[in-house]
Amino acid sequence: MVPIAKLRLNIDKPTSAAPNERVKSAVQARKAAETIDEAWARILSNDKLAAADRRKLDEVKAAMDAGVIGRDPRDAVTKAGRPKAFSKAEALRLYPGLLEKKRADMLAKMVAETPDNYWLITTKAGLDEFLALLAAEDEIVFDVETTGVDIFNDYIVGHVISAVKADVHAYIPTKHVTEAAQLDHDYVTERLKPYYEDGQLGKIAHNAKFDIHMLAREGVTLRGLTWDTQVAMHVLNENERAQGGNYQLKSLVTKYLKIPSYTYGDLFGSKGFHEVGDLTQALAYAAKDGDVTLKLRNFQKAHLEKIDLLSYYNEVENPVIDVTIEMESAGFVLDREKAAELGDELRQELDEISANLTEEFGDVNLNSPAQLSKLFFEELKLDRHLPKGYKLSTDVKTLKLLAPHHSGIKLLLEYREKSKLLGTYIDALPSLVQADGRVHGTFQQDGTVTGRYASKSPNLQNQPVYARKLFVAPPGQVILSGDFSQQEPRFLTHFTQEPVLLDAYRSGKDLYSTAASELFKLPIEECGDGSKPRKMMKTGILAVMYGVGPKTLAEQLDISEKEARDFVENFYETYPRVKAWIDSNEQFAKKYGYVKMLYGRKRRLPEAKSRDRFVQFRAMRQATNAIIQGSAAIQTKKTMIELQRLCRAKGWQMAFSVHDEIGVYANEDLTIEDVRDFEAVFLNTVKLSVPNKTDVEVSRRWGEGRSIEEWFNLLA
DNA sequence: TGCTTCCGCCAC
DNA sequence: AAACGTGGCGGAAGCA
Repeated sequence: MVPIAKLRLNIDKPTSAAPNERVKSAVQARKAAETIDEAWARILSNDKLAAADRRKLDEVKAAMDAGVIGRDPRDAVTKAGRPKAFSKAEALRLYPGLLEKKRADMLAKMVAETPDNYWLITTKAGLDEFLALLAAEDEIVFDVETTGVDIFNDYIVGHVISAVKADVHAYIPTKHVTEAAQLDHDYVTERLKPYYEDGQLGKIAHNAKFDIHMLAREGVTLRGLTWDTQVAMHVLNENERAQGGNYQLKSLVTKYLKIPSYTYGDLFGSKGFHEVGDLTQALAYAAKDGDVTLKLRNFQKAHLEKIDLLSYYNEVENPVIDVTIEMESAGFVLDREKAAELGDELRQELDEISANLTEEFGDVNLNSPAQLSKLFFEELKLDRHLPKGYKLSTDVKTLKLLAPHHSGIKLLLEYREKSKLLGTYIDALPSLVQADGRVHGTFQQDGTVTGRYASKSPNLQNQPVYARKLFVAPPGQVILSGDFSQQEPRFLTHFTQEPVLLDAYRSGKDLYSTAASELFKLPIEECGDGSKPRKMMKTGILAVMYGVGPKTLAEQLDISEKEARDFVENFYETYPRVKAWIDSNEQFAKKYGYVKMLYGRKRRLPEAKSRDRFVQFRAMRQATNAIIQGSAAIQTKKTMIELQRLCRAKGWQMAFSVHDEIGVYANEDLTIEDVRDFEAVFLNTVKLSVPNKTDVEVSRRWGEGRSIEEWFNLLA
């Protein structure tokens, strides 16, 4: 074959009339006279090409060079029949076809190379034969294939099951759109159900939470989960995302097992899996998931054992998966009437405020920091009221400084507060209500680098009290919640073994008052609730845990920077073990590149070894904070696991967790003894060198919690 | 139109 | 030069 690039495409010369036309035609003529190589050089030399286009163009060129694709003959000549230049647009038009061809090639290769131990099951006899294998198994891998990732609206279209010892990976399609034979959906569910529900048969999955939710919708209660490769990977490397990766099975398998793996999109584009009509393709793709999940599990188990974290995984992360699922299923009843009511109220107030603000500031978008910044600092020159060098921001901190100098600022702050409440919470929540009338946020036990939970859709961990009032317990139930009192300072005390702090907690004294009295050498009476020394101590201890600098501390306490420095110095002199502990954390992080928290869980901080002082300094702050925050998160997780047991015994349900707070739905006729049992779990599950303390509340509406005394008095 | 990034702000 | 840790989310603005 003659390489296309070597062909001279055109020798024709244009003969146009008008001068402009002549110039244009001359350019076209020059282009049309190019070889393909020259055309490519011209197209790719454009330095304004978007990165995405460049990537596509590179792929198209490579395929063209290899003779895999070529120009569409219809594109190669003009209407007049003259040869036409090869353009960027034409090259990009070739891309979808190339992608399709690549997909077809990849799929064909995958199908051709399907291992013998991948079984496509489409008959009852086939299913019998496969299920017979399971009699000898202690563990299986499972993975449901679905139409999408929405646990409320998508549905199962097939099951992947791997028999571990037999090393057989089966795909059982049930709802593919195909002419090919497949087993009846409900029949398959019924046949698999006993295995899914057998707690003695171990289960392995990647992101099991999703599959378990999907199975639950079909009336199947999964039991015996022994391994989740997504959760385990987060214990092995909590920095995957920060390092540009993700926790998808394919990515992990490619990265850690070096098994090349196409992503779903690579192979099937945006097609739902049920639309894959060729079941041999479905088998090759789906059964491989079971296969590689098992391989990844074996890899992870060995590594976790090596770094002594296998028991942490088994005792904390794995059992808490079930709690996560229970909380997500529970959800909250959302009071939509109240949401509408509050929303209207806020909207009305905001209308009024913005009308007044228009008088103050003229026509400016109040939601635009850029426009406000221009107005305040360029037109009104309000920056003259700020300290020199102050960052010209329009955030609350800055606006408060400007408030005395412009009558509109105070109102703007009010606008900010109310529009945040309306936009992020009150208006947003009703749209998240599912068919059952509840909002079901997702909780991710592996959503943060420290091991805390993350939550989204909605984020149940950042609801202001104002919005919490919209969240109601299901009928017949109440929200029973416990809040670890000073959870993180207690961990600070536990780790530092600082005598004064230990003593304060052990004797039940108020930590901040006691410490303030000691540090400032003041009588305890002057350090009571609401006193300035107590407030300083509280902020100061928090500052120590978060690693804040003197500048920020000075701002927070409204003192000079020197006073802030003196405070910190005094703090460290009075509590030398705190200082020593922080130093040792930093030394450890610098030496090993990670720190250890409760149960040996690691926070890897490779940047602790950085030569960039700023980067390293940040890692130093993270080191101490991660130990405290992460250990507290483990205490919360362990407590959740125990609370779930209590819930099962009492017929209650796990509902939510907000870092140091855990809530359950209890029957509304709960007794004071029930509450004591509940509290005891918080106090006794993870014991420290100091006693735990918990504030327990009961309510029908979140955010309207009452103390136990109040609650039972009300009833009496 | 959909995407990404930035700013700002809610929670613990 | 940078100095508060962990998150999620909404609106504006820039870009393809």
